[in-house]
Amino acid sequence: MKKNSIKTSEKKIRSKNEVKILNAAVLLFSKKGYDGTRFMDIAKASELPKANVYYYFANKNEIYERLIENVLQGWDNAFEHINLDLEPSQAISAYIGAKLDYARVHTIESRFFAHEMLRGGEFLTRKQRQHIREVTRKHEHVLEHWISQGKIRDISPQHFFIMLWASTEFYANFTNIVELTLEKRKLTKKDFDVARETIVSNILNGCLVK
Amino acid sequence: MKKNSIKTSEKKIRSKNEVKILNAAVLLFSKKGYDGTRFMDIAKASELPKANVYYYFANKNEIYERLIENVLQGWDNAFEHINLDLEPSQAISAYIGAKLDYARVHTIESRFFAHEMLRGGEFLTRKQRQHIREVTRKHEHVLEHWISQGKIRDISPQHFFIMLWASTEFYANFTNIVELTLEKRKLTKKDFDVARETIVSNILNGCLVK
DNA sequence: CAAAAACTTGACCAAAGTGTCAACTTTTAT
DNA sequence: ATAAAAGTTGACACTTTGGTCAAGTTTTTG
Repeated sequence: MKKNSIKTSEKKIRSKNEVKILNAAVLLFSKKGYDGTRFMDIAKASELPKANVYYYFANKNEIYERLIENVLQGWDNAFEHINLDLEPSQAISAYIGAKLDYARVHTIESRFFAHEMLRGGEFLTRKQRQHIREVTRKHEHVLEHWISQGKIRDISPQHFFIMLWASTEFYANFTNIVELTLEKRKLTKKDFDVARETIVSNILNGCLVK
Repeated sequence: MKKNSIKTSEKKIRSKNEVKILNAAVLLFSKKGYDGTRFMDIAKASELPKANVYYYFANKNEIYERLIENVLQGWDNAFEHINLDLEPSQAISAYIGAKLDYARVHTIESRFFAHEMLRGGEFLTRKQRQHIREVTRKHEHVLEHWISQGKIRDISPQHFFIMLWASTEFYANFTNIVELTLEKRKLTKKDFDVARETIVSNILNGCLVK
C-alpha cells in the first residue's frame, strides 16, 4: 500500500506531462511526419514551455521512438484477441472488422505509422521488424492450413494479408480520398459499416455473379 | 519550322533546369513530405545554386503545386486508356494490372501523393478535387451498369474502387512492409506479378472454395 | 520541517533555413 | 555585331529552430 502510493505519486507529474507531450506529438507527426514537425510545435501543442519538454525528452528523436513503441504495442493489444482458429469466413470477417475499427478509432496512430513507412521505416529497430514479421508469419500459417484443408483457394498468404491491410488502413490514411469519393464531409460509423460489408463480401465471395 | 525552332530553343534552358529541379523535388517530397523538405535540399539535389532555383520558382510552394499538377496529369494519362467497356473480368483485370504497373514504375509519384493525402490534401485545388471526383464517378457508373446487368454482385461501387486503389497503391507507398512480409530485400517485377494474380483472382472469384 | 529530488522557465546562443539583390555571364534576336 | 533578354551566383540580411543553462519553485522524503 505504502510502497504503491510512493511509486505512483512519485511518477504522477512526469507521467502526466509525458502523456501530454506524446499526445500532442503523435498528432503533429501524423500530419507532417518526423522531419516536418518542429520541436517547438510539440511544446506549443503540449502547452508547456519548450525547456520543460526538454526536461522530459532529450530531443525529437526520443519522443518519436517512444511513439513508435506505443503504436506497435497498441497494435499488438488490438489484434492479439483475434481468433484465427475459427472457420475461415468467421475469422476473416472478424479480422477485417477489427482492422477497420482500428482505422476508425486510431486514425492518428495509423497515419503516424504511415508516415514512418513512407520515410522508409528507418526508425524501426531490428527487434521491432522481427516482431512484425513473426506476427505476420503466424497469420500466414493459419491461411496455409486452410488452403491445405481445401477451405480456401490456393493463393499467396502474404499478398492476401497485404490486401486486407491495404483495404482497411486506407480508410485511416487516406480519409480525404474516401470522403471525396463518398461525397461526404466526414466519415461516419455507418460509412465504415458499408466499407466492412463491401470488403468482407468481396474477399469472401468475389464480385462476379456465378 | 523557323517558328518551331525559336519556340523550343527559347525555352530549352528553362525547361531543362525546371525538370532538374522538379525531379529532385519530387523525390525529396516523396520521402519527407512538404514540411519536411528544405528549399536548400532541393537546390543541392538539383545541383544548382539556391539563388538559381529561386530564379525559376518563387518558393517551395510553387514547386510543390507544379508537382501536384504533373502527378494528376500523369495519373490521367496512365488510366484514360483503360477500357471499361469490356466484360467485367477483362476490364477489372486490366485496371488492377495498370494500377500495379503504375505503383511499380511511378513509386515516387505515388508516395508524393500519399504524403499530400496524409497532410489532408490541402494543396489540391477545388478544380483538381472535382476532376478526381468526375473520373471516379465515371468508373462507378460502369460498375453500376454491370450490377444492373446482373454481371457482378450488388456492392458499393465506391468502396469497391477504394479497395482496388488501396490494394494496388499499397505496393508503392508501403514497399517496406511488403518487403518485410515477403522477406525480400527488393521487390521485383515477379513479386508484382504474384501480387496481381492474387488481387485479381481474389477480387474476381473470392477466396472461398465453392 | 529541512534537505533532497523533481520540476519549471526565461533568457540566451549557435546553427540552419529563407529569401533578396546586384553584379556578372551566356544566349537570343535583329 | 550589339543590344536586349535570359540565366547565374556569391554574399548578405533576416527568421526560425534546436538545444543549454542557471536560477527559481514545488513536491517528496526522512
